[in-house]
Amino acid sequence: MSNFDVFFDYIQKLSGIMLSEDDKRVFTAHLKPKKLRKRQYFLQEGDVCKYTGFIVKGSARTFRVDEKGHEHILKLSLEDWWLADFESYYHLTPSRYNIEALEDLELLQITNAQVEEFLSPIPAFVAMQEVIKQNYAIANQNRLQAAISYTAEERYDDLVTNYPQFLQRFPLNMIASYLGLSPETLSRIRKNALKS
Amino acid sequence: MSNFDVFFDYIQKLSGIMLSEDDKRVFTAHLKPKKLRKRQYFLQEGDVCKYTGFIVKGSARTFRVDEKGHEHILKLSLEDWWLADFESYYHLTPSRYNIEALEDLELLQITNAQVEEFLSPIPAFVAMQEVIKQNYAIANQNRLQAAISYTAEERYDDLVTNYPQFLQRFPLNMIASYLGLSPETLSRIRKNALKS
DNA sequence: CGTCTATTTGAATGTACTCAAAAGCGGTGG
DNA sequence: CCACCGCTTTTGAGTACATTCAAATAGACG
Repeated sequence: MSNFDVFFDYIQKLSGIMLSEDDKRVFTAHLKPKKLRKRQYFLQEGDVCKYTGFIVKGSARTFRVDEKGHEHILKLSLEDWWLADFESYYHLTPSRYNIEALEDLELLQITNAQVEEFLSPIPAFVAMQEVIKQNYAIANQNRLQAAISYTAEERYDDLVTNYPQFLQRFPLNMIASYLGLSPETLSRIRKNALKS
Repeated sequence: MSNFDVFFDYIQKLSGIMLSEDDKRVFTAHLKPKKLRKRQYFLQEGDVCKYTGFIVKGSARTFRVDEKGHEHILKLSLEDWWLADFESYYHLTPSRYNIEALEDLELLQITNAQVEEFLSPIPAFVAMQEVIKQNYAIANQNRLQAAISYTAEERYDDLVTNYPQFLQRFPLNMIASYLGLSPETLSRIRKNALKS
C-alpha cells in the first residue's frame, strides 16, 4: 500500500465520505511526500512552520527549551496524526517549538495556502478537518484537566490507560517530559505501581 | 444595543463578513436568549451539555470535583466566549464538568443540531467557527505548555500579562484554582511579586 | 567489546500543600 | 449607621511530593 493509500483510507474513515478519482488526483498533486531520518528536525524554534505533515509512518516530538536549557515535550505524535505547530502554521509567525523525528518519518506535507486553494473544495477533506479539530480540542482539554488537577501518579496511570502505545514507542525519559515530570520521578512512580 | 446586536457585531468582526438581513433573521429565530442568576448552573456533572451559549454579559466557571471533594477550575469565561463542555456537546455524552454563573449571565443559546441545520449554511457563521476553533486550540496549547513546564509563579505572571481582565473579574481563590494552585500559594506568590 | 545513552537508586533540597487560625471585606438587618 | 455574619484572603507551622545532583546499573548500537 502506497503512502497515499494510507492517507486515502484515513480521510475516508474520518469523514465518512468516499473519495472520487478526481479527488485523489488533487491530493496526489499537492501533498508532497517527505522523508526525515531519526533525529532530523521538521521544525526549528524561530522558524515559521510552513507545512503541516500527515504522518504515514514514524514518530516525532514537539518540545520547547526553557531558559535553563531544559526540554519540555508538549506533544508526542504517531501515525495518522498531523504534524505542525498550528499557531505558527495558521498565523505564519515564528514558532517557539522544535519538532524532531524520534523514528524515521514518512510525511505527506502541504502548506496552509495550498489547503485553502486546492483541498478546501473537497467535502471529505473539510469534514475530516472538522473531526480532527474537535478531537484535538477535546484531547487538549482533557490533558489540561489532568495537568492541573491530577497528581504525577494519576497522570501516568491515565497515560497507561489512554495511550498505551506511547509506552511501546517512546523512551521513558520522553514520556516523563511529556507528563511534566523528571525522569527520576517517573522511574519511582513505575516502581511503586508494580507493588499495587 | 440588544443582545443580538452584540452577537452580530461579534460574528461580523471575527468572520470579516457582513450579515444580510436574512442572515440576521435566521440567528434571531434560532438563538434562544437565556438568563442565569449568579450561582445558577448552566450545566451539571452527569448531564448532557445540549446547548452552547454565546455570552452577551456576565461570567462563568467550568469546574470538576475530585474524589476528595476539591474543585478544579478548567475554564473561566467572559463576554464574547461560547459557553459549553464541547466534548459533551459534540458527542452528546454525560459531562464530567459543572458550569456555574459567577455573575448574572445573559446568553444566546442553541443546540448542535440547530447549528448544523440552520447556521451552517451561513458563510459568516462557518468562518467564525473556524477562527474560534483555531484560537481555542492555540490558547489550549499555550496553557498546556504553561501547566507542564512553568513554575507556579511563571503561570501567574503569564495570567497577569495575557488575561489581566481575569484579575478584575474573578476572586483570587478562583484564579488560584484555574492556575492549579491552592489559594494560600497564590496569596504568597502575590506577596512576593510586590517586592520585585 | 567498548561507548554512549537511558534508567534506576540514594540523599539532600525545595516547592507547594494541608491544616489551623487570624485578618480583611462586603452585605444585611437591626 | 453600625454590628454582625459569612466568605475571601493572608499568615504561620508542619508535611508531602517532586526535584536536583551524583553515582551506579542496564541496554542499545556500532
